[in-house]
Amino acid sequence: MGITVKDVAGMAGVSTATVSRVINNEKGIRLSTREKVLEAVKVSGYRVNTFARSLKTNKSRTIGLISPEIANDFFMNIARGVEGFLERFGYSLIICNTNESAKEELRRSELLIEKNVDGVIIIPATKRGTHFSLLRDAGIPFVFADRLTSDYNGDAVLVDNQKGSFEAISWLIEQGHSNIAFIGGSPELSNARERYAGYLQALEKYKIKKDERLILTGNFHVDSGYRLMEQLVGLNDPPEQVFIANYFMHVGAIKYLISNSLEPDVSPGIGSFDDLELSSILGYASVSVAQPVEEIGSKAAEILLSRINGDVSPENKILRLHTKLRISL
Amino acid sequence: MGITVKDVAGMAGVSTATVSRVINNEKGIRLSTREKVLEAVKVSGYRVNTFARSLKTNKSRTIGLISPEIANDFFMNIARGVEGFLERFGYSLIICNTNESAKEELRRSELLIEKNVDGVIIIPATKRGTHFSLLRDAGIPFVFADRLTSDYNGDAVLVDNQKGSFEAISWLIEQGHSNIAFIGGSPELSNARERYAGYLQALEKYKIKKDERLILTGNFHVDSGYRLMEQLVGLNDPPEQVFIANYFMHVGAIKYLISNSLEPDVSPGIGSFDDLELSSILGYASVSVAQPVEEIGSKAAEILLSRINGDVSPENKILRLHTKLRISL
DNA sequence: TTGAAAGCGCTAACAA
DNA sequence: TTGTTAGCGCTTTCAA
Repeated sequence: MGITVKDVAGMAGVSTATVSRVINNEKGIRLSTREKVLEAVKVSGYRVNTFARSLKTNKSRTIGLISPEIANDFFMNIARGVEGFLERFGYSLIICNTNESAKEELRRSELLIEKNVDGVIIIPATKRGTHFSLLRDAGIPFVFADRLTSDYNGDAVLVDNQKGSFEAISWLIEQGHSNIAFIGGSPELSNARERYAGYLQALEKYKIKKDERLILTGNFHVDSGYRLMEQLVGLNDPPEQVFIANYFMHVGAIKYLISNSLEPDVSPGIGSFDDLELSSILGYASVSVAQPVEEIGSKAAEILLSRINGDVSPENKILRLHTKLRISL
Repeated sequence: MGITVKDVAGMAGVSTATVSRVINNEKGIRLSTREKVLEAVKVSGYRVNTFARSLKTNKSRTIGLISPEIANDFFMNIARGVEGFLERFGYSLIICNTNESAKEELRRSELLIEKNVDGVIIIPATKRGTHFSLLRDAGIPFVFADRLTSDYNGDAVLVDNQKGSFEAISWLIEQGHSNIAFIGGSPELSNARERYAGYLQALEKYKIKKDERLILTGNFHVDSGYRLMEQLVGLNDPPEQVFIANYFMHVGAIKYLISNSLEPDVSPGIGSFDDLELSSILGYASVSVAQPVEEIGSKAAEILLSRINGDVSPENKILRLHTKLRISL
């Protein structure tokens, strides 16, 4: 705490302006001068004061991540992608946990504005997103990841949810199943809706008429998966196969099956969005839709960075990443 | 972008100093004045410029978290505790992923210093910690969480690892088992060492002599648990029980057992550090040691905050949180 | 290619 | 109880 450009300038026998230029790698400086300054920087152990720099430049080289939950592998793999990408550019990542609450999303947005982040990546918790206009008004660019809000749009990086579940369901049908249930998340969430749409699309393509009793909707959590699987198994004529639209629901479903000693030979077979290895090892899951999770983050970061660096093209950049079908035999 | 204390002062007909006082909730201001200012703040939509504030105060109200991995439930539950605690005080959290590399720990420390964080919480990746002297030299307080480095000390929040595994092993012994294997992590990590010490302590107390063939050391990852369980089961006389010292190793071990159709009646029973619900549902695990994970984070944050707020007592504050024994029947 | 100097928006010492 | 004012350390015109 203490060495400033002034000190360095004094040591190198130049002006503070020159020191600043050298530090920021500007060109148009005599090599010998640059070396003198660099030497002084080294000797003195000088470090820029980012507060002062930011006060001038109005850039913090910090970006925010708003996530519905931070103790969650899926979201944090996105975060990993973001961090890995940004770190190379000297950016750091402020992570905010909203506990799936729109109110918290608002609070955290305010916090991030106050912190002068240069941009924000948002994994929205609900379909509402108007409160993010706060960021827009503050001139802070943001990119949605994984999901869209339905009342607000902007740049986004998503996976092709509909195609993913369409492919999985189609595969199940081609294996000879026609009795396929669907355990999905809240239609509040765009990805939940899209995965459901893929299910319907496959049924339609193969002329299978949908059976409302086999279509269950909960939320993307373990408990919900547990209960819905219970409900499904409790039917008079349980389905041959169930497609579970989310990792945590899948965990819950398996938990139910095991707790109730429903071995794979008597339980419905399972297809799923996201891969739950234990499920296929145990013999329940036969097909899953794998998402490029980290890439969601890194691509979102890339788009965000382009916005930060002045890309003002008005149309929304929406990137749909491809999923991969995984068959376990 | 634009409204400053000066603008607000103008609107309210007071000086910038007064505005500053009101904003910072200082006392000794006439109520009517305060109201005038607050009104002007509201009307104008003023927001403090944290860059300017920080330049003056030298405080960023930001703290860093250095974690070996960010897509990891355990570490992120710690982060959750940290974020939840700090957020109430207007602090935000910069998260850094070191990929379990000491070199990255150094780089991230530098980044955080540059960002002028007020403090850092560190989950160290290895036993080496001398590179954190960088933080100390920069006058930035830090607190270790979950683990200690062995060549460097400081404030820390840990769980009572030794006591935890001691209790679990003791319980197994009291159930009549004397043939208990141990699958543990690298002695690089303090928590791995302590958990092993608890194992030994229990054997000693019950006068069971240790069998080197039953003591296997790997690292705290899924693959390692898989391989070590394989190794154990491959012995001529496999043990009745195995104590697995970490969640991910437990996952790997179960994966091995299931893949190889070793049902609970033929496989060793399992005790573990951390709870893997599926394992007890499947009938493998009978006892586990539960850690107060989020509390590790919140307590670490609390200590850090006290340091930031000027607590300079020289002795290291080391907090050991209690684990809980969980029996599954 | 370099230097002088203004000023980013805020806080805090000092004065009133 | 409030105001005046001097910086915090940096970047960036403008001039040389």
